Amino acid sequence: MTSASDLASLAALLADETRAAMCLALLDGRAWTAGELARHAGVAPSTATEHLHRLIDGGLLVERRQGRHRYVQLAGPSVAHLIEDLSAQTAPRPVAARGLRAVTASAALRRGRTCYDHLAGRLGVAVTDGMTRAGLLDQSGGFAITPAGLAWLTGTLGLNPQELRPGKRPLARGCLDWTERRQHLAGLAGAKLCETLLDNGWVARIGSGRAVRLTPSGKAALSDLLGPSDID
Amino acid sequence: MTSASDLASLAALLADETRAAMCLALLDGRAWTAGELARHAGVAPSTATEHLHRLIDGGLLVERRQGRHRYVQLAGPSVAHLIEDLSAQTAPRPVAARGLRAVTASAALRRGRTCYDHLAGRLGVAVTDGMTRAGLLDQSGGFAITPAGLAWLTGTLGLNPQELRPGKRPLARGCLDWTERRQHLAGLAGAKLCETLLDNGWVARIGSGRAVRLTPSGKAALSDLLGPSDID
DNA sequence: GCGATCCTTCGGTACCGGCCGAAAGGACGC
DNA sequence: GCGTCCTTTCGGCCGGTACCGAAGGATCGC
Repeated sequence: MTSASDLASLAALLADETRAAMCLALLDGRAWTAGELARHAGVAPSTATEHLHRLIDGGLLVERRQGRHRYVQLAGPSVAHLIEDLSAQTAPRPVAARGLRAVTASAALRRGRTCYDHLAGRLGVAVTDGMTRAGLLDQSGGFAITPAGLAWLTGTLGLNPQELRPGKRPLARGCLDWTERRQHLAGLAGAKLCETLLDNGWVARIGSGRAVRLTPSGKAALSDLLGPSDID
Repeated sequence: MTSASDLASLAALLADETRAAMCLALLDGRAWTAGELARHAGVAPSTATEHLHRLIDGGLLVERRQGRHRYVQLAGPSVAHLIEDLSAQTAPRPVAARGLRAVTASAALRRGRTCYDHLAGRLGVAVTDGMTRAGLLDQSGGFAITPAGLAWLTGTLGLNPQELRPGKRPLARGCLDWTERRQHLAGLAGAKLCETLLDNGWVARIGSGRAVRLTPSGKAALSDLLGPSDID
């Protein structure tokens, strides 16, 4: 019965605060350099190297060496989902941000952000709810895109039907939002939807982090497509 | 940014082989005594006590003291789901069971077992597939019970509609099977379905563990309800 | 009450693993 | 080639923690 040791090894990868901070940072879906992660986690570069080795050997991260930089990234959506799931399981903590900068930054994150490759925060939940109200998404029997929803994605939004074929990754999945405690749309459809909203300029990134905001044109477009809502 | 330490603390609970073995054993959904878990994990009772303290303080387990026994149990479906998710993420390992007893036991587990409170293994996947073919379950757009599926559960199977109302727990969820690498039905519907199959004598537990088998009457009933299939 | 069983508390030991600094290895730009 | 920047390797320190055995409640059956 050595599956226990497998489970323990996997959990051990996330059981260190420094590695956990790195993985949470990588949840934005982008590739970070080793030095950036070291600074973010507050450890020496040599320490970061060791941690990255373990995370890569354990299959949670993949690396791409480019010149004198080493870029690392989450190994895939399933890893991102795993980390989000674990985060959601942690007890909700009272936000005790100190200072104005920290407060506004955390408020922005709660309002809207990306979660690996799809939308999360109040914005993500609002879009998910809007789609549910419009009959595009079924949350009563589980979590699935309806036939009308598929037509909406490929027709109205103009997504490529070929790219929405569920292969290894399911078309739709609920992802528990750790600020809203509600489900939002993840999976293939969630990723493609987020990509489209960014491409159309309906949602824009704030700074260089995970926070995003709904643009005025996006607000108009979404209330047109999904009906009026209180998305801010 | 102390959410990293929360994540690390949670992961640390599962990052020890002994605690991992305990949690995997508890995945059968039953309550175990501290002594049983100690023997199962191969440690002294005093060591087991310390581990159980940590797991309970961390919210993964709940305890019920009864006489001189202390029964512990997984804290809920979300914890079970978390552990299953982590297990599914570990690399598939070639089964190297030694001895006839171990081989037949592991074959029985692969054939059919309970996963916390629902069916898993080839049996669980076969039932899930049968329901999908019969239009009771939608796996093309995500994972959800269809209206026909809900009618089937409450009508044909005679489940109480009141008990199938999704509250905190979703009605249907896909649970990745770590032997079959396929999704099977979990969530409220999966639990109630499993309960009904056991109550009807269509599925019976083998010995005292997680393994289950389809009875002859169950084979007949399921092929009647879901159409012919290669369930063994 | 008394032994048996189950669990817990408490010391003490050993080991794993995270951390750093110093020095070395590569890659870039000039 | 040469300095600079990013990363890695190595040695050494230190704290946390998993483990056990022995002793001490707690509960049950008789």
